[in-house]
Amino acid sequence: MSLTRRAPAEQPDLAPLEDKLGFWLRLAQQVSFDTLHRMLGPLNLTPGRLGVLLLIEANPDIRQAVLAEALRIKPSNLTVLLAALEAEGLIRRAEEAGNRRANRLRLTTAGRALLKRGAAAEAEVEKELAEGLDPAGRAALLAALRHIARG
Amino acid sequence: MSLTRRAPAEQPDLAPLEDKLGFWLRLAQQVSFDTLHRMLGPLNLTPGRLGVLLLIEANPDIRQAVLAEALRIKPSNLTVLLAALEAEGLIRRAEEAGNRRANRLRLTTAGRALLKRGAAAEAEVEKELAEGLDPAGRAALLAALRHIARG
DNA sequence: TATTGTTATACTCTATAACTATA
DNA sequence: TATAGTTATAGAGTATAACAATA
Repeated sequence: MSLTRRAPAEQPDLAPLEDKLGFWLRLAQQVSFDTLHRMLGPLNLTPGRLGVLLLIEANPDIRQAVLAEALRIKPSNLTVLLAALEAEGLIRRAEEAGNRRANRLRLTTAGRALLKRGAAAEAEVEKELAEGLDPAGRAALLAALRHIARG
Repeated sequence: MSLTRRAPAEQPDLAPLEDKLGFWLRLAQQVSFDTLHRMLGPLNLTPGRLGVLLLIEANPDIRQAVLAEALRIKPSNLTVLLAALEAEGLIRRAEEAGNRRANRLRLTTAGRALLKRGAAAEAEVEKELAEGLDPAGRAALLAALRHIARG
């Protein structure tokens, strides 16, 4: 054993955080976002942008307010996301027939193509996050998260 | 049944998000932060500030770099948190004997008193988050989150 | 030269309020 | 008056780089 004591190897007592859902939710979510950004970044996608594309594909002609609520983001923030996606030619906003206030959203062909690649990247992320969890464990985790999120 | 069709009750297809760990991690963490801020706010605490107090109490004379790593925040951001906590008389920073670069952290009496109230509030939050989960389910959730966070 | 902490700054995600235009 | 969307702005939380003081 060494008697040198530079870098005293300090291993603090982490007990106060060990059983805190709040702490581990924060860390797990950070890993999730980091992984998503790493895998989606090369496609010029973010978690938010991918969510928009996913839900528009599943809900053609969805309205912005409905989409924002489904994604659990504010309409004002969705506006910014959509403006960029439209400028990049990935989605189209069309006035609703008979109600010129409302916008109906659709993917373009380019949007559909990019979504395909984004969804594949996202599937990799999900695999990476759940690595080491058996299907039952993963399902239980999802159920618990949904319960906490009141979803 | 009514034939009126204002507010068309649109219920979009949420299937693409339903089984995504990334999505539900984000929502659960948001609920966690919201709840923490709601319960800690009246004490002028935040999740980050409470974490600092908790770990200093468990580790008297801990160094900033060690504390930052334990909390998984950057030293530069910890500096800001600590400056405020010290200005409010909740902690003290003392130069390490024999190494005037390093700071050793301690709670003041006021800090200990506030921590007591903060910890109680935090315990309520944990109860609220885990409400409806049996102890085994909560333990499994914690283990899964820790696994994802690689902690 | 390396370590400890600090400062300044920037970026992302989120939230609120005030506004336009339609209805 | 109420609704759909937009704009501007602000606040957390997080990250990086350059720096001062000390070792």
